[in-house]
Amino acid sequence: MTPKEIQGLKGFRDFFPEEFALRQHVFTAWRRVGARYGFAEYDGPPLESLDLYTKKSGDEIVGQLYHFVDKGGRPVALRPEMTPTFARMIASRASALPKPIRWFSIPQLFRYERPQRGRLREHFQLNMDIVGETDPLADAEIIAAAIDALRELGLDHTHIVARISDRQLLSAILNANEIPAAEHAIVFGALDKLEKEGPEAIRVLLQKAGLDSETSTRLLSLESASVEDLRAQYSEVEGVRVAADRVSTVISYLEAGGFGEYVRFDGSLVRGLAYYTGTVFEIWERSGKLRAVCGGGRYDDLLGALGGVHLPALGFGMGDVVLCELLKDLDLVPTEARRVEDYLICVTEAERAPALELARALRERGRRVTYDLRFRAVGKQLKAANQAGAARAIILGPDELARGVASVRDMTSGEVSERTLESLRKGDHH
RNA sequence: GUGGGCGUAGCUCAGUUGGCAGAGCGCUAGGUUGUGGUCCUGGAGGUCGCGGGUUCGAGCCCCGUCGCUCACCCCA
Repeated sequence: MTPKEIQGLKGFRDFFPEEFALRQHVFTAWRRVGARYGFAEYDGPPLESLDLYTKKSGDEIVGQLYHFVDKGGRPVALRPEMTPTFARMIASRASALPKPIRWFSIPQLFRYERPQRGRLREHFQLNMDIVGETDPLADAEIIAAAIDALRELGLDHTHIVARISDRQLLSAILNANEIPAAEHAIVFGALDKLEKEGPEAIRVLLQKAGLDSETSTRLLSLESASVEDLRAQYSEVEGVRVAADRVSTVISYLEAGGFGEYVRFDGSLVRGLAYYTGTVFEIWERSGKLRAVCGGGRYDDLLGALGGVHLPALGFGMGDVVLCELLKDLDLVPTEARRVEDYLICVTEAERAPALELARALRERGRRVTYDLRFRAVGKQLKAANQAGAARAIILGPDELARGVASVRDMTSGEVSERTLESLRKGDHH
């Protein structure tokens, strides 16, 4: 506010205790799910050689990198995504790691672009990946983990839905409609906007791309078509059959695993990143007001391109910004946990030494203990105890001390009882 | 990169035709010295984003600028 103050950078966040608590809430939920699916956590450096992103990765990212030349003259960049680092790490130990590799990470990622709702210049993202397995069960497993990462935070099938498709399915359908390969990217781009802008706007885009009205109608029907519809419609096209079989296998595994209400086939789904080779999916809040909360898919060629090891892989990224917006909208942010259990109060300064001794004993037992850092009237100390959210106040005065006891006030009920110092120290019958 | 909206206390915001800078919440200190929450009283805290212009006088009008925000582009 004051111009003399140095403000935080645009698009970067300060985490005040309240916000940090939410962040921790999300991270610990993600870690629980990662552990539950047998994934190991890893991390890499937030600063990487610029080459890692410019050489082989998708060109889209490069224009939005935070990059500079370091003091040694090396071009470096803050990581905009985790996959290149992941690929390098996998490649360096590829032959030593038992497959399939199941790893997850919660990196902070950086991108230089204009901030807006649900998108900043920095965010944290849960990345989960499986390497070394082509079976569709791996695809179902990674999608299930993504859904559970959200369920763990209180979201259920009434809030979210996973849209699932297959990159090759859409390619095969475009080929079957005799759309030249050069036009695919444009058509992908148009279909990507379908959810947001509605069929009429997309029809205009498709026809601008040179598609006739019949073909446009067929493509627009993808959004509502079932896998069976497509299999019937393109029964003579092998590419469609193979991809359709794969998608329905993935979905049937998810249904068997109890995720049926969370998943929906959506043939019009397109993921922006070009490196996906098979299953693609996105998880959306049902109303569609926010952007996707999670996206991922299979990228069987990417590790070869980036790291030189030819291993099939798949994974997803789930950002914290949109997710936290969603949790707030749905009132799923937990209230602050009790910070303090015991608040120690001295009636006179003479009780300080025994109070410190008691504090130490209680803290040794893992209790959260605090007290006034300067001597004040008992009323003030109780006020402070209340403000600190203490569960109980332990009052030490000359009278009690002479008898080896303390007055313990339950801050919720207001009830006061006497406890011996010995039992407080040991934590007996509480 | 393009276009809209908004900048007044830590937060949410009032501020009339241009005439002494405000409220609520929060913070803090008291309400006679061994018992919190409620209540009462006081206090701190603002170059009205910044710079220029118009005017006797600008939070208010004009110009510029910076910041925030939403959308587009693109994408996570």
